[in-house]
Amino acid sequence: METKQEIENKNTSNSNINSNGIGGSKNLYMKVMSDEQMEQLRQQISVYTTICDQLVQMHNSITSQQDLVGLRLGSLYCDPMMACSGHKISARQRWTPTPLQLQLLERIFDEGNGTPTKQKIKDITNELGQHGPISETNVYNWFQNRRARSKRKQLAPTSNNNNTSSAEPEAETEVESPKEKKTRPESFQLQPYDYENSSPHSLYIHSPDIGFDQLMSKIEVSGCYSSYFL
Amino acid sequence: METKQEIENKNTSNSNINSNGIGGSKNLYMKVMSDEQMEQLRQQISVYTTICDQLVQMHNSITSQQDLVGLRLGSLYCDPMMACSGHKISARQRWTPTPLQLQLLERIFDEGNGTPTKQKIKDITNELGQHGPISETNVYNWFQNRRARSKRKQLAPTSNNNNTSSAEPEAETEVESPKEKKTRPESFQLQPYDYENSSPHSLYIHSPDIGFDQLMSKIEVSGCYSSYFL
DNA sequence: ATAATATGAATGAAAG
DNA sequence: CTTTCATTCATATTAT
Repeated sequence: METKQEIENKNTSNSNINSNGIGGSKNLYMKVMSDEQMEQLRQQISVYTTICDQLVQMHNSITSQQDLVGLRLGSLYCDPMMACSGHKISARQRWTPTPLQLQLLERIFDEGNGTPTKQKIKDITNELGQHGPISETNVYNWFQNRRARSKRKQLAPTSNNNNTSSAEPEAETEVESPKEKKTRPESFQLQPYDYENSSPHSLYIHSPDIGFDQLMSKIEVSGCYSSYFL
Repeated sequence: METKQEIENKNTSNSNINSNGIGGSKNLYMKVMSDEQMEQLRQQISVYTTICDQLVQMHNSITSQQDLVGLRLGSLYCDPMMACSGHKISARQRWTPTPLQLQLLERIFDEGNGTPTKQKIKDITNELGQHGPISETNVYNWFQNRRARSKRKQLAPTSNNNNTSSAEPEAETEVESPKEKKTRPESFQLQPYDYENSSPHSLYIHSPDIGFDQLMSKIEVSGCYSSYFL
């Protein structure tokens, strides 16, 4: 809803601007927009191009896989007449271990095997399959998550005090205490990204040449983007 | 939400700026475009806007999947769309390929060159740098992961075991119990690990609805980026 | 309903 | 190259 609205707003204002400029100016090519505005316009076109591209591809993906969607949502039911509110219908259900499976998984986990090898996963999967649907991937993910989350629980007591008095409800997971060697800021390596060099300043439309995420953020920033690249 | 507000403000200010520049006409900006070019630009934006709307609508029809009737390309009647609860958007600390980059990477990967040499990685990095920030390390890691994970998907799907389990999910037939705790959808683990190797043609989004939702939510909440970029 | 939490899954990056 | 870790996302469940 908003999305469309916003785009239309953008479009409208641009149209008005352009019309005004054209109507108000003489016939000679006097200035219509500043270079920055020009560039901005170009960027917006890029944005739209990219969005359209993404949407088209998503649409293709959807239509090509549509027959696979079982869409048996059980308790979830959307009134067809009230399609406005029922925006999100997801066909994907995620695996949930049965209590028995969970019990067994926990037991195996507690046995100390920090490394569930591939073969082990196979066995476990086969074993747990007796109690409900499960796949090796499920088992793999479960152990992976179990390990990771049991480890993070040991980070909770920020103070030297133990967990008994936890008076820090607002503490996010951001507190970066000098842990073991593991947690390092994980610097993402970005390269300068020479924007000027990669996009010819032409008046004509080019295929989108900026990152999608950046484009998305630029929809409303629309012109303030340059700071990102500095 | 205030996202829309911000965007509208943005629009307003842009309009003002432009109007000033044009209306004042004292600012002697030079040249830039002819009226025809201007008009052409405006029309293209219009076209993109329209197409985006239509695609969004198509997507809604398809995913909601309950009413394929109203699918008319000519009628722009989009009002549904999500009021999706805005997720928090935080600065990414690890590289994430833009959809375009992903697409290109997948294509390169499918071309068979299993071992991208150093030079090849350089080239690819350079190429993809046109679409967003990226580094050689990113490319290297991506190929490594892609290779490794595409290899581990050959043994999951048919690991379905006894039928005793497969019959289980249907045991409970959506009884009338809104508050029942027993609710264990259990369901099916449809896609164990198949997402890696999608169809060769739609080498793009593994899970269409997810991609779309992410996109949409980004558009919606994109206003939150502002402070980050400024 | 809405917010908060728990957890299955996806994935970039690093270790082995 | 293979396995593991860490982080993030999406959904399911629970609490307010």
